[in-house]
Amino acid sequence: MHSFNFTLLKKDALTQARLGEISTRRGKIETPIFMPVGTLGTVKGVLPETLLDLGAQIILGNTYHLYLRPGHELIRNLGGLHHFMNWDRPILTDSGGFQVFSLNKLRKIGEEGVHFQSHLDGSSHTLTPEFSIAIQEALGSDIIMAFDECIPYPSSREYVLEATERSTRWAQRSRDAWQEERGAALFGIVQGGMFEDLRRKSSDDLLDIGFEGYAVGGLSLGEEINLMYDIMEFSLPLLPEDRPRYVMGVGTPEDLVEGVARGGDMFDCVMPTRNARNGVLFTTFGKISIKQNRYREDPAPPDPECSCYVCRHYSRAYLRHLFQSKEILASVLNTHHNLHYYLNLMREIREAVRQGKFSEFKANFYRKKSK
RNA sequence: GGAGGGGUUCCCGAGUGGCCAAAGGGAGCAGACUGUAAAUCUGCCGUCGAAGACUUCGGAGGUUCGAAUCCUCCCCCCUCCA
Repeated sequence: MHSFNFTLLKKDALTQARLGEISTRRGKIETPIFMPVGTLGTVKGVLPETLLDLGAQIILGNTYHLYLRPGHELIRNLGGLHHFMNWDRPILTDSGGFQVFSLNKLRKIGEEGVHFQSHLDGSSHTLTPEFSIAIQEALGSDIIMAFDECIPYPSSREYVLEATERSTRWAQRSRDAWQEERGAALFGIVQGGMFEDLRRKSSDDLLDIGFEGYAVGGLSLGEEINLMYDIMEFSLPLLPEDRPRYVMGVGTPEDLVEGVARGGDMFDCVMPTRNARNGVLFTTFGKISIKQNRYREDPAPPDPECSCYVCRHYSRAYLRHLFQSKEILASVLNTHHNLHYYLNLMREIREAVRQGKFSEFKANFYRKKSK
């Protein structure tokens, strides 16, 4: 039962940009795609129905967080994550590998797996590749990520080598634990820090194991932006052309455009949703901080070129007022706009690649930003 | 009329001789945020400025080397009794 498939529809002539389509048991996904992050079984502040309206085709869930609360068994017993949260499109679950990084003070890495102290109540837990896969399968994830370690930056070459090789062993164990017949796809994650040879080694080893798709992990961790672009540029072409390539945790609108130009198909990031809650809106002309005093009496919509619900109905002055007043609707409206911006950006990117005008689109994208 | 309490930097509120341009909170302003420990966090927040200087704690005097802090008078607010 092989319900997962990737079809490469078009390759850009001047860049590495690709147009493709992923088939999953829960429907198709057009690539390049941006996947909103819904860590705890909700994209914060957005109704699933609204996500559909915004054009979201796939969202993320998180193994570590859902395991801790409410528990993967509970979710399985209640019909799986899709039913639980009322989202019937594809869900990709992160394996907990990012929490190895972000909860660095609360965890201990061993060969077997990672020991965590829950950030909720301090209780002890151990995540292994096998357990991470089991949790993701219990959740009913459509795209399961191998359990890895997102390696901090900067790290010594020695440590990156050690961690990358361990992640490769974990990838093999994830592959062994994965039950293909259940219908979910499994992606491997390339590590290797900022070292090209280690990235290459990691890719080669993962290709030997064999996955339905490949991710480039360990990016946007504070490194120079151009270094990140260089690593993407080096790492993405190492991956098979006939499999989706997922750039994990990236990024800003600029990062998405640059990522697509370097061959990325899938992206996810908390930026549009988190920044929305923190008062930052992404627009055609760059980002704006809606809490700034300059918008106090500004009757203009956040982005004059945006057609989203928020921009059609509300002024910057109103959004500033809601934010300053700490109203819940501020988060809702800001998130709505930002997700619209991100998803629309990807829509435009796909259309540009389809028409063979990606470079033109990219130039125009930057021209407007600098206005 | 009598008894008591109090007036502190935008607001609330600590401070009762030097370590005070004055705790803390709020508001305000600015910034950060990239596989979500995040509706979070950081910085600024009397004036000019690099250091430093200058003006502040209801008002006016006074004591003291030194006062938001002690004394005198005045103004205002609150509570209780008549």
